[in-house]
Amino acid sequence: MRPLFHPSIEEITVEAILHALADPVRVALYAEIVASACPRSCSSFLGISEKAVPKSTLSQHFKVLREAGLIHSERHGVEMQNSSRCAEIERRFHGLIPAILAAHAAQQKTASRPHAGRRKPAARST
Amino acid sequence: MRPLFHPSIEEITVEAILHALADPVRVALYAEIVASACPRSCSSFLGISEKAVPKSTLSQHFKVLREAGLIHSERHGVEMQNSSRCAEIERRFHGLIPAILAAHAAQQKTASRPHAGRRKPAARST
DNA sequence: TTCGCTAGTTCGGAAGATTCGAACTATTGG
DNA sequence: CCAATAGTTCGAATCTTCCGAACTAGCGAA
Repeated sequence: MRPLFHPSIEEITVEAILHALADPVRVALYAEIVASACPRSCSSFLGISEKAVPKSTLSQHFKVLREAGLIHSERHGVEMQNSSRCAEIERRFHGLIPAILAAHAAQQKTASRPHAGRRKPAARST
Repeated sequence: MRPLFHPSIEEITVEAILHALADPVRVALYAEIVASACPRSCSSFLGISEKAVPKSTLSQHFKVLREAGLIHSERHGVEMQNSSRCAEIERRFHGLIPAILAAHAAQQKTASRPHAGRRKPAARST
């Protein structure tokens, strides 16, 4: 088990942030962590998606969020405490995270209406 | 040559937008298009990056931007006119695009300083 | 200490996405 | 019709992502 890598604030790139949050499971994870007052363990998210996310996949998702600089993870005993680094990011990329989370929340609202609803960007190839 | 697909405004997802803009070449393309008053052809971007982007790759990048709903492309004679759809997106995802472009611009500034500068998210694995 | 349990990580292969040169299509001018 | 220009599509090499299986680490009980 390698030690956890956290990029310093200057190493964080917009590119990595967007990549990390361009995945439906990861935004959901991140939105939950940001919304939580206290740190959250990984396993508390096993049922985050409609279709259960396997824990190896969840572990990879956390790694992506961590290495993008979005979250801070710390081992506490047997479990992990994940907290958001959004205050730091806010200082460097003002307004980025709130805008993404707001857009995501707005989309969730429309997607839950029965007539609308689209998850995947596109799949036309005929 | 298939007809160009453009998602309707309701079909546009945050996920697809973030994925599209999570690539350094594509944000650069998009930032230029947004900044331009008039539509831009694809070939005007052949030298957008430090290392010249081949036109087949450029074509794919434009396809990604188009299918994410970020740009509108129209054939005019032999060339393509690409314009941004940011007014539409602004209506649906208020503040998202400006925040991303601002963050990107802020990063470009720090990256051009000689001592700082980081392109890739990470490559540690030892 | 050793066993068992819980929480996460790593490995490895299958499936999917990206890149880019070569070959193609479409439009225009001579 | 021919050549030139602007983009697209194909296909193969390469990189990523997903997830089951095997692993490691911490902790409490016997």
